[in-house]
Amino acid sequence: MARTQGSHGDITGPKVREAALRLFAQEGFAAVSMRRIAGEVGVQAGALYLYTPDKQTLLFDLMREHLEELLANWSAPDAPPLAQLEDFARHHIRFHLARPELVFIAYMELRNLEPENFRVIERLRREYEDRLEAVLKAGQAAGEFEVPDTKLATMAIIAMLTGVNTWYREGGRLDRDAVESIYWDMVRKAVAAG
Amino acid sequence: MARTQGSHGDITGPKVREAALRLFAQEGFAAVSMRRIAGEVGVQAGALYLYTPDKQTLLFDLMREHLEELLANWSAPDAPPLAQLEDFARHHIRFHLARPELVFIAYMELRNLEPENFRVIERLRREYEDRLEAVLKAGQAAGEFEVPDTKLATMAIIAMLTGVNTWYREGGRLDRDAVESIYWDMVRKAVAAG
DNA sequence: GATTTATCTGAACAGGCGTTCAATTCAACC
DNA sequence: GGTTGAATTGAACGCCTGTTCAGATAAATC
Repeated sequence: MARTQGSHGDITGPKVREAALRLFAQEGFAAVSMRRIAGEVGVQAGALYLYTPDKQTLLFDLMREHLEELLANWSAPDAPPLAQLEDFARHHIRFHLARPELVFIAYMELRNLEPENFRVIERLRREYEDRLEAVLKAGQAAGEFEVPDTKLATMAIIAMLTGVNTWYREGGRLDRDAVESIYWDMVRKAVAAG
Repeated sequence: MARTQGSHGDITGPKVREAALRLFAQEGFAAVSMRRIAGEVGVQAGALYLYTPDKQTLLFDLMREHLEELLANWSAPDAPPLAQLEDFARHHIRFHLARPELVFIAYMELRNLEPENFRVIERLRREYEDRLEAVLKAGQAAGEFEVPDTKLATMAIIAMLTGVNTWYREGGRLDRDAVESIYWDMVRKAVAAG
């Protein structure tokens, strides 16, 4: 037996990516075998290698594309620092709530990246942090924010906002807009003067 | 060959725990084999089973003991809500910075717990969250805090504080006390009225 | 209808996995 | 000095791992 009826590369390709995404997020990169992924897609393990050179690249591509999209999704608008910060906070929450699996993987599977791939991902993440820090620095310079340390505040804000993903569930007590507003309010106050 | 010179159960036991802790934190539970752990300890894989019934229990015990210690380490002092909150924030940062590996494992390896073990850990974590939420509720009732949602604020604060572990490195720009104070300041402002 | 080409199978490779257990060794006790 | 018992080895169990590849199949092209 070989090629079964209705098999198409342009369908199987995305299916491989989606199965890897779901399984890596649920059980972790190291715990998921290529045979499991193949099973989800409906092919034998060997067929996966038509769509990825190896398992590591499957993980790396998911993370790289995720972070590139994150960066493409936000750059500081031409506005006062406070408005820039609000824009950042709301975009961050919205973006992260929309793709919980990718967020989880990009966060949890760093140690399973080979050194070279790790450096690439780290650079992208660092770039995102720098964008927020630039906003905080601008606000500090303008006297609108009062943060003793912009780098530290950057990390604290990102950790707080990303933390939404650990508890938010669709159809829960609060909808996304409400969560967004409440978190923005806490961020605003945390960096406010006084 | 068998028992080598100078072998002692009361030494090997802790060494197994420490090796597992270090390796699980560095490379992840699923990526570390019993043979690797045994190699770090300096015994053969079979000897590990004198100190743990299986690999799963090795992980579970690390997490359970960590969370039990966390709970034992803090209960709300007899003081006004603001002082209670400061006490919480400072204890949380201090406790977490002191054991980064356990924190990392308790956070990252939840999905590698068997269902029954998972429930135990979840319950302990929930208890910790509830203690913070009680403080926020008290402060809200006293009109000292202004939080639109105490559960959400609980999660936001814990995420923010635990986030310290992702970037803090010993001997860096800021010492622990400075970090503690800066984070407490952000927490204080985030829940403040106004 | 024949040929080409993309797609996939199924077996194989060499190695690693968690766990068990009889056999062995060494330290402590009588 | 002989006996006991805890500590450990090393081999074995059955199974799973990522990856490769010759061969088979079905769709697309001519």
